[in-house]
Amino acid sequence: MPKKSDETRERIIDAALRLFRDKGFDETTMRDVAAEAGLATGAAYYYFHSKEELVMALYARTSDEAREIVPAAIAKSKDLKKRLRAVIDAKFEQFADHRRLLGALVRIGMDPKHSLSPFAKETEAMRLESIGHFAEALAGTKVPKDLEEFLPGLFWLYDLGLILFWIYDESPGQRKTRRLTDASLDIVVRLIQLSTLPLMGPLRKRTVALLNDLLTG
Amino acid sequence: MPKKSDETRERIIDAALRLFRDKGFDETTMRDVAAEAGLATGAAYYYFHSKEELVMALYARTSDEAREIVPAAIAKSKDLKKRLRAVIDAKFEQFADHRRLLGALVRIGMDPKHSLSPFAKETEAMRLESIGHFAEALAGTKVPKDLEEFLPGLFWLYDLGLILFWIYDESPGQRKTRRLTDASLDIVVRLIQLSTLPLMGPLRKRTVALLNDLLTG
DNA sequence: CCTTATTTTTGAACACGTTCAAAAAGGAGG
DNA sequence: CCTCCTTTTTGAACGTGTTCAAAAATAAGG
Repeated sequence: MPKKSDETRERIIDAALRLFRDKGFDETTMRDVAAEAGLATGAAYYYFHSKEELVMALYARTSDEAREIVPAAIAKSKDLKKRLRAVIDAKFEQFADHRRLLGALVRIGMDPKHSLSPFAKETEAMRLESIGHFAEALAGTKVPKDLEEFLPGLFWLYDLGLILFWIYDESPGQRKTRRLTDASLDIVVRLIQLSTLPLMGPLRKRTVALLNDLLTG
Repeated sequence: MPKKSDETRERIIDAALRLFRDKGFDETTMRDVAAEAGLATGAAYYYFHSKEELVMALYARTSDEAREIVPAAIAKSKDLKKRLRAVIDAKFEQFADHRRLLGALVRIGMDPKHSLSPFAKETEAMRLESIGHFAEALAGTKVPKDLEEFLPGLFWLYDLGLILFWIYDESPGQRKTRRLTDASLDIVVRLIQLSTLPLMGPLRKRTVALLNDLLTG
């Protein structure tokens, strides 16, 4: 029994994403979106509080999709780098059709107070799920105990950085992002391996202390 | 011979910064700014192309100021960490009164195509000057040859990250940012020292290769 | 069915960034 | 002082995100 209102909601999202993709976010007006969905201007605001929230609807959709796709992709390999790569690539592929659109989220996305920020309370569920994917990719890898609890979150942050780079990467086929991902992931994985060496002890301790400090208070 | 129009320009900037500081960026309208400067609404647009450009005017002012302040602050010590800290602290102090205001720049600041982005062609002069300050702080420090040319730019990026954190840091007196700066700078400096070890050779080579790759093509 | 409460839809109105044609002010040359 | 040109100022108008009171559609109870 799909409620009528849910249908309308979906119709608005579809209309919006279609227009955003074809004309761009800034060039699409809320009047356009409502008209495309066969509604009056104000109707869209009954379902979404803002224009950006329509972009967040896309984000939420991909989050649902990821729940199915990502675990399977991770399980294909036992190699850490490949497992992490699977998580990262899944996101890229999901957003591929809407790369530029995400720029609209970036505009507000830095402010943790804003409800649509990736750091906001309101987006915590999606955030934890993404972090969980990285935790799953890391499962079974030998890692210094004290660093262990922070790694999934750090990888999530790292992925966020890659996506940010990607959004503004205008090289053909975004091949710069591909190269950045390849090389940086290699470096990061090596760093983790090196971090077990006694020589790295002090550095690791300081890093862990900093993370603890920032996250607790 | 201060031209009349230059005076008006300054009057508008002063009015804007005063209002931005007292009421906030979003809460201040261009009509407010023009009125405060004793002008009609449209006049401000004769001098500035957008509301954000007024914030950039602040940025430009501090950039001029930094040219005087920073070199002196650096020269006070021969210790790398202290020298870097001087550059970083100078920026924090300069922006102290307008911390929240910079959030307005962040909203557009990620898009390298946008003329007000820290990565844009239009802001290259200011960017190179900031990078130069870090180069000066690094002068005289023993550093792996292949890494040398990239370090100033990397520190500039690192500083940008600290400032981003600071903008949204609502802890009392922004003490979290203080702690992040202390600890992360310590870590970074240690990393640079460690990077000379033979063990770190491969890691360093890969990092340098990545940077070369991204910057050239 | 009719009445009443709830959900959904409407379209006008508002605020604000921005644009622009026209007016005013300023300046240079005579 | 007048003329012509440039710089500056004006304020109305436009577009767009958003709000809101009122209307319409829907649901619930009798």
